[in-house]
Amino acid sequence: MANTETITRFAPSPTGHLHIGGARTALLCWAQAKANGGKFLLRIEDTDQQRSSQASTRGILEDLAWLGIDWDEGPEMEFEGRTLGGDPRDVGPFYQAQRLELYNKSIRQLIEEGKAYPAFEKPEELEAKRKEAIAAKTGYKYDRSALSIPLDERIARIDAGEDHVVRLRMPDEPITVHDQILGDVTVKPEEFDDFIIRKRDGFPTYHLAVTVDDALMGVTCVVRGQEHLINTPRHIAIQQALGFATPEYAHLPLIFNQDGSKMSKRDKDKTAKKAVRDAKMEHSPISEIGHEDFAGWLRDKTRQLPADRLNELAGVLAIELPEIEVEDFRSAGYLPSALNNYLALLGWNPKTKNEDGTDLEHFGMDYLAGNFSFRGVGSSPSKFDRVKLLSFNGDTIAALSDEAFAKVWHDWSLRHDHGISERFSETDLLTLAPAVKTRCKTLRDGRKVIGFALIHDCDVEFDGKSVHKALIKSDGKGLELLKLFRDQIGSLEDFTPDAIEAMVKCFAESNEVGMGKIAQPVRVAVTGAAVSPALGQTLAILGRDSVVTRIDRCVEHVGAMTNSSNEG
RNA sequence: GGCCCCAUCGUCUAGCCUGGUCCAGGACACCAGGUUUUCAUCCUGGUAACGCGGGUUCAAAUCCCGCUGGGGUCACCA
Repeated sequence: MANTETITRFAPSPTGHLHIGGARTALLCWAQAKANGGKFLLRIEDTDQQRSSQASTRGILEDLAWLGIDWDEGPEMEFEGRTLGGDPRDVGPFYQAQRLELYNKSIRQLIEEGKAYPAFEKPEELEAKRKEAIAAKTGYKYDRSALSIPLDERIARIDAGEDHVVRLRMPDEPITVHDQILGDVTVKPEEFDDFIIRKRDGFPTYHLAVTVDDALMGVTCVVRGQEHLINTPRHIAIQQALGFATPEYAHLPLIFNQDGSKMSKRDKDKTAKKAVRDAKMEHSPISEIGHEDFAGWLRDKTRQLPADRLNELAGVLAIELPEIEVEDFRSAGYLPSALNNYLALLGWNPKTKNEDGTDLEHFGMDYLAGNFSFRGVGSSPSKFDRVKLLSFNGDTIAALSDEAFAKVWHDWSLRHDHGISERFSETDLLTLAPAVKTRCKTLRDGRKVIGFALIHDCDVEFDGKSVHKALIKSDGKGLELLKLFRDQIGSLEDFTPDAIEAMVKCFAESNEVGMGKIAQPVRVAVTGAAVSPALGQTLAILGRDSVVTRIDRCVEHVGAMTNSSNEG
């Protein structure tokens, strides 16, 4: 049977949110399947009973769905009208904890054929030997002592209920991994040891489960991070022992922080700790964290605060924590398309030119799905460059139509910034769209651009320098113009950006001054500062009443200022 | 420490397989100009790299060896 359909899989373990590195692996896995007209399968590796949780499974599925990395087979889920997953080939279930029988069947077969054997050492014994090996500066290898226990004794001890693990007997031949990215990698038999395939608790280890599942689920191509390269000979050994075919392998280079350290959740904790120290904050600013806990956390490098506490703390300190997980990027206001584009490019190069001769860098999921191949994947590790990602995100936002931008911004604020969703309707955001699109790199940045509109008219604080430059300098010419302008704007019928803009132009001409001479005083009067979006949009979003109120307040403010300085 | 992987501008990379077209191209960042009512956008230009040392060759970023450096891994985690 020449069934050559490509099946790739992504197999996260549900022990937290989806890490950005995992997202990249999933994306390229997906791309490899799509580019070959195949299927992308999702499997949940929950054999670690201690650390796995339902909640993080849901979180990971949602992270993938949000990114648009849709899985053809796997756990079923509805997301924004799409149905993901399913089991058309009947290869499920897709949760490893539900597949124990399958693993046990394979393990039994291996034992019966003498390719695996039980071992009775206690974890502590092995740990001691391991420490010795490290002290002696050599690699640790299991000494195979359980292999010499006679068959009848083994059976007797198992029957007596003695705790044991099962180890695979590794072959004496070298094993070569034919990697699609790195080429052939051969590991000599001296490097192997008889690793554990079933734990004391009866659950298979990762190595056995992953190998059996990939074979039974018909996976033809395994795409994963390079940290697994050393594991691959073990998996090949299991395949050979069980008579399974070896799939294609592709090990992706790893992603690091700018400083070369591993990107990890702990980075967020580190950042918060440093900020607290820098601020010389000694008492917890959050009621949920007691003083004892706070002090302990601050003292102990290894102690971490839970994610939501960290976020609160970041809010109090007015700092931004580094984004590490997909959810972090989502809440920071990154767009899936920009994130996918950047992630794909981090390690993969389409090797295609644009019409103007520059390299193709901006592309969508369709392009990836149509053109991905391992040929363009580099073999060296890369550093995650948030600045470039930010640039991609900004470009993506700027390229959105006003309507599309208003919609994503509104949807985002419903989830992440209620201050905006409560103050502005989607229609308001549409008015703001042209002003905000080119001024923010993330949706979260949008708030900074329209901050002036989020405060009450009476809370506008006037920046001294700006007031001086725009209103007081040149014998108060700015102030005079502002007063004149106030009377005319108050009677403007159509309070839209275009109409306001036209009116300002007209006003400048009839008073024989440049645009800046009137725009800046008005801008300072309504926003308190010299910087804001185009005047039409700035005034339109505030509304006529607000504009008039703010101008009056400003005139009063300047009046008080000049009086007091005259007297003083 | 053993084993494995990797090595081009600050960062991501093209070029390397099939040596010459490369005094090394693009992107982000940075710097300088320009457009603009402010800011942003946008436009133009600029700075900036083949880790080191040996070979092979008429010729090496490209092939070979060594060194150095970075990373991974050495769990009853995945």
